[in-house]
This record gives sequence, structure tokens and C-alpha cells, in this order.
Amino acid sequence: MHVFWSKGYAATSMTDLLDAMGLSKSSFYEFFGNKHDAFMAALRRYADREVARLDASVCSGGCARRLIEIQLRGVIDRPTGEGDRRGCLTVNCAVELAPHDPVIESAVTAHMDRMEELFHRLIARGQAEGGISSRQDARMLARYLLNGLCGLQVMAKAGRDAKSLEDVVSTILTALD
Amino acid sequence: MHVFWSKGYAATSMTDLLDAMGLSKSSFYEFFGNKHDAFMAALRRYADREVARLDASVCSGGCARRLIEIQLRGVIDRPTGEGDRRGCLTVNCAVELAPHDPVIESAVTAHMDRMEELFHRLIARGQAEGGISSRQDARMLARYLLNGLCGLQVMAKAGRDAKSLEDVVSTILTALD
DNA sequence: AAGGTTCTGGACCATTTGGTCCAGAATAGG
DNA sequence: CCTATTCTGGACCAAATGGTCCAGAACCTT
Repeated sequence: MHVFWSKGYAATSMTDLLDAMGLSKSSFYEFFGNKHDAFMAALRRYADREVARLDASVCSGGCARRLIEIQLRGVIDRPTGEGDRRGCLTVNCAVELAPHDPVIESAVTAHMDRMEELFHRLIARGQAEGGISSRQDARMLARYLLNGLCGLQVMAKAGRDAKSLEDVVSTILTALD
Repeated sequence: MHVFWSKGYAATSMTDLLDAMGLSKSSFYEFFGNKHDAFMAALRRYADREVARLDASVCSGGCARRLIEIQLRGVIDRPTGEGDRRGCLTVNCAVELAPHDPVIESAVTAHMDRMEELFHRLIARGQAEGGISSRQDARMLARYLLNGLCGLQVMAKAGRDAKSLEDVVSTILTALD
């Protein structure tokens, strides 16, 4: 999965894949069928994990606004800590494959829908509790946050410096006041 | 250029390239040297065009806030009008190649720096004129807008519906109040 | 029409691509 | 210990990859 994640679909060869998975060619085709299906499996697994993480965060019951901040800041902290900036698999797919591959596109759409939904729930709660301003519609704010998150993912991959990303996060958050 | 733009680097074969450019193989290698250099040429040309466009907009002297809105909304209007959603070449590069290709990365960085700079100038003017609130730092707002733009580019490529993108644009803009 | 220059089509190259297949090694169960 | 099952390494495949090279067509200029 990590190979696809950091190199993208087209740039990942079967050799790369087999090396990374420590699997024989025969077993690979036995399990996955072909390269494309293996990629789909990786994408689905990634999306599920990511959704589960945000879901757990939402359900934790912490301050909504603070949880959102953590979610955004997570994008900044991760890439610097790891070897290479692989970003978000779904964003990578959206850019590399979604326009030409309907199967991938629907997986991307599904992931984004679920993320938007979780943000929406979080925001609605924050508005009820008073931590987030009710002057703006919760649905709109959810979409806005999802967009900001995707933007950050791109900026981080592009290698923008930490200060710039910090500025972005804090400016995004002011929309919640 | 359009082929690279819509298919990405790795997924574009020499055959695709030659067909699209209507050029013989020999002439291609005469002009560009190799595939990678051809891509760099396309990227540089794209970035220059894009910067020139925003620059012209900034220099037009119109209402800063309105010009920003047009710039953001441009991302939404384009993809639906054209055949396929190719998005922004620089964003595509940032995602597909920047982390593994220093030459591409610096081109991406340069483009983003220039865009940020133009946004900064536009915002500073808007603040001086009063159309944009001065409660936030112009540099931060510029980075914030660049981020929002990248996000929109991803969302559009992912095939999010028009209403969602509209919501995002208008919510982004409220940060200028 | 002759000459020189520019461009082209395609032959050709080694390498790599995703994918199939099977003999045999390793493992597990009795 | 012997059989079943699972897994592996590698041979093999046709097709496509990026790239080189050159004979000749097409184009100017004189």
C-alpha cells in the first residue's frame, strides 16, 4: 500500500509492488487478480482507516473546535516526521486517476462524502455547544473544511514551509468564529 | 502540453505525446531532448501563463475582493465547460512528482511563490481600499487563498458537485470580511 | 533545376511492462 | 513418514516503454 501511496499508480511497477509486499508474483495474482484491483484494495483500506480515525475523534466527545484543529494540524505534522511526503492517498487518486477511472472516482467520492459528513456532525455539535459560530451553515462549513484539508495536503506535498502551513491552518480556523 | 496536463507524467507515453503534438519522433528529440525536459517545458509554460493571467487581473485595478472571487470561481467554471477535468498542472505536479523530483519541485515552489505574491499584493490593496478587512494579516490571507485554490482544484478533479464547490468559494470569501 | 537545409517516417534497440504458468520447495495434517 | 495443500521462484510471453539513427521526402533559396 505504501508504495502506491508514495509513488502513485502509474509510476509503481509490479517489481516495486512485489518487493514492498515481500510476496511472490504468483501469490500476488492469486490474491489480487491484477494491479488495478490491488490498488483499489489499498485505496479502500486507506479510506476506511482514515474515516475510522476521524470518526473516533468525533465520538471522543472533546471540544469540536479543538478536534478540527487537530485534524488540520495532523496534515502538517505527519510529512515532516516521515521519510517522504506521501500525502493523502485519496487526494493523490483524485488528482492522478479520478478523471479517467470511474471506479476510482466513486471510491474517492465515497471517501470525501464520509469525511464531509463527519465534519458536518462535528460542526453541528460545536455550534450547539457554542464553540463554533452559528452564523454560517454547518453543511457549508463542512465542505469548506474538507476543501481546506485537501489544500493543505497539496501544499504539504509541494514542500511549502512549516510557517506557511501554520498560517493557513489558523486562518482556516477563524472561519469558525 | 494538454496530454501531460490531463493524463499526468507517468501515464503519458511517447506515442500519446507525438500524436498530440503532431510531431515526428526525431523532431521531438531534436527539440526537447527527452520526455522529462519536454514536461518541464510544458510546466514552465503553463505556470507563466497562469501567473500572467492573475497578474493582469491584479493590474486591471478592479475591486480586489471581486477579482479574488473571480479567480476562485474560475476553477469551478472551467472543468465543466471542457471535455475532461484536467485541473491545474502545477497542483497535479505537486501531487504526482514534487516529492520525488527536485527539479519539478522547485518549479512548483516558484509558481506557488509567485501566486502567493500576487494574492498578497491584491489583498494589501483591498485592505487599503477597505474592501477587505484589515483584521487579518495580508500575508496569512494570501497563503490561505492559495491553499483554498489548491483545495478547489482537487475537489473539482474529484468530481464534487457544483453546489458543494459554490459553498466552498463563498465560505472562503467570508474570511475577507 | 540544383543545392542545401529541415523535417519525417519508420526500422531498430535494449529494457521494462503487466501477466501466465508450472515444477518444486515448504508447510501442515494425519 | 507420507500425503495434501499452500506458496514460491523463475521461465516465459507479447506488448509497450523511452530513445537512437538514418534514408529520403519536402521545403526553401539561389
